[in-house]
Amino acid sequence: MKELNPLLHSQLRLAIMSILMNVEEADFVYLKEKTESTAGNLSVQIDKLSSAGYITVEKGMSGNRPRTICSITDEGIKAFEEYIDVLKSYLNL
Amino acid sequence: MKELNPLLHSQLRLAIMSILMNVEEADFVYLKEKTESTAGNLSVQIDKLSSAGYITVEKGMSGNRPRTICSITDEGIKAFEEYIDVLKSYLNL
DNA sequence: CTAATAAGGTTTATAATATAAACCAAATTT
DNA sequence: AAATTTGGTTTATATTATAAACCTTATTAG
Repeated sequence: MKELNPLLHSQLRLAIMSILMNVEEADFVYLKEKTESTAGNLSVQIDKLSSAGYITVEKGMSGNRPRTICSITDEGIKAFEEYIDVLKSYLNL
Repeated sequence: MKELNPLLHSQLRLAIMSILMNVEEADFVYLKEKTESTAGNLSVQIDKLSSAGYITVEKGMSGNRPRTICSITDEGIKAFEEYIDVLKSYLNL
């Protein structure tokens, strides 16, 4: 049995990746609403995905308020797809 | 986004359940080999699945050696299938 | 015979993870 | 000008997973 990438095998990180797979880019607030997570948790998990090179994070300003925009990288897409493949072998889908 | 049953969202427990979905029953040694886990880890995770009512565990003797036989319950099957459904919504499969 | 090794586990300790709580700075509202 | 909101980050805590140590009975080797 192949290993399930532990970086993706986490509910919140998987949710983030799932959203970013479908959306080109998403900001912090949007991700927070969609995933119904706390800001702290989201912040931490975004950092981890970013450190792994699975997403890019741009911190800028929208008007006078901070704005954090995330999008998935090619590496992230690849990792996500591999994760799905391994998972399929567990679930026999 | 629905919650992923945390009891199933664990690599080793998922592997155990996946095996038991396909096999009617399996003993400790078989599960250990198939999952390539350590005995301690396997023992703990089997207990958790058993406490949750997802599997039944019969501890008996095979000749003069102990033998632990596991099989999935109806509740376990249901939980596993629900888990898959939720997961599908994450992965859009 | 008895010392060592193996089989089949369980219990306990540790490392990793996820989550929540507390906090911060700037802007807005009262 | 005090209180609240927005958009976060950092730190502390609780949970989880994992590994290491241990136990009991059997078997094998010397």
